[in-house]
Amino acid sequence: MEKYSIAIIEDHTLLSEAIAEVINKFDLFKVDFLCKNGAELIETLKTKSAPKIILMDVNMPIMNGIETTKWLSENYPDVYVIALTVEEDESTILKMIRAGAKGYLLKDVDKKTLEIALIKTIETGFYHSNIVVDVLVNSITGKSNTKEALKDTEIEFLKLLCSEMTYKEIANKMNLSPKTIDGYRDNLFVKLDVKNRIGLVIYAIKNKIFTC
Amino acid sequence: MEKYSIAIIEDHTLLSEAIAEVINKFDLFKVDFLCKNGAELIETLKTKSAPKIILMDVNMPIMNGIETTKWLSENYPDVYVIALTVEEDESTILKMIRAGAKGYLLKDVDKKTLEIALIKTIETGFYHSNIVVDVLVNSITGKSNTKEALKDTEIEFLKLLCSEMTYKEIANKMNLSPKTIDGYRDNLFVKLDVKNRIGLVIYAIKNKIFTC
DNA sequence: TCAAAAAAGGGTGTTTTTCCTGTCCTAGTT
DNA sequence: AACTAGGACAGGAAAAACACCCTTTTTTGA
Repeated sequence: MEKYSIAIIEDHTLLSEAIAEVINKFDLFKVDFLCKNGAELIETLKTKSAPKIILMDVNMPIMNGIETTKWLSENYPDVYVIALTVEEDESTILKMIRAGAKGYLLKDVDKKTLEIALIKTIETGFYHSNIVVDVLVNSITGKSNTKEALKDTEIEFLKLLCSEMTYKEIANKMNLSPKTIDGYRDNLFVKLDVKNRIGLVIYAIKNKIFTC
Repeated sequence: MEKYSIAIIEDHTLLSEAIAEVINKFDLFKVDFLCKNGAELIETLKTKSAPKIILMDVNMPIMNGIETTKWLSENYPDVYVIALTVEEDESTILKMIRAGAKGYLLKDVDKKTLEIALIKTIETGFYHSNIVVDVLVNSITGKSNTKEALKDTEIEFLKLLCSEMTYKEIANKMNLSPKTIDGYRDNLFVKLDVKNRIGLVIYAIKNKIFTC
């Protein structure tokens, strides 16, 4: 019987190579190829046929897991994307699910669980560990949703805040009037319940909008 | 011929299991046991004999890589500790080396490099990737050494900077005049080569003086 | 297609931060 | 006793950040 093909998208070479070895020992699966980021995946798919399942890291340089998953949902809707990552914060999980991930596994699962997840995904179309279910439940019961309301410009703005630029310089870089920037800031003060720029910077770092 | 025994200390189960598979394919090495953190390692060493090499993650709950390495240097000085981690910031690398690590590998190495590192460590007693050498050279040529020279009050001050307090409030909390605080700040601007409070905050977080 | 909402920009005043220069005191040196 | 270095602190000015309230332009969706 033909084994199901799998691709691993993960920037840490050793980890992806090692996981590949593990998967190749499973009866039903074999690893087809590895990529270091989303851009590389897109390149690869020009010459190779798509795998059945893609194991996707979330934090990658160049093109991260969320963007890549979104791209796959549009261009290869039949491919099952399973997130495999250390990020267990609510917003990351929600973003991946929204982007179209069919599963979400933390890197501290064991081999057996990984195999079960792969099999369930083939059989039923999805597999989610308990953490994810928790988050989803919280999310609809309204608890702690918050952050989701941030717009793209606000995200961009928050990133620029985490530098030594003044507001005037940031306005310049974003091609907006300093006054508009003032508005962005004041909105975020209210929305995120902080009092000054330092609060915004800490928020951005805490929520991985900006990574040091 | 007897293979060299290796232990892996790493909190992400899948990763340690996967790396174990990789290592078990190497001619000269076999994995003896896995632990999820330093405390578990200490427990394990009460009943099992020490391995030749320990691959050590740095970020772990309960007892992290640095503490664990320090403990090993004192209690099992013959064991080679190799750090295997994603942290590539100067201070972490220096801390691990000081704690007694004989090697420092980033998780994006490939299998071949891992094998070479293990062999070199057995043969010569150490193996360091290029990044580490860079950091060490910088460290003695004086460049970017910086942080080491920070005084206790400065550390304390940097921590307080990472809050929404004004300088006046910080001065109050430190029982010093706001003008003294001004001096602290201006000194740090020069010493750390940054232009404003945001720069100090980013520095503090980057160097783990303040953790979000 | 037109009204409502959202985004962008503006005016003005206060507070905080940043950047100077310079004094006083203490401790260690010679 | 004079000399030096560094920490604590001050005054004052200029720049940036923050606050509040208001207008114009763009988008949107009913």
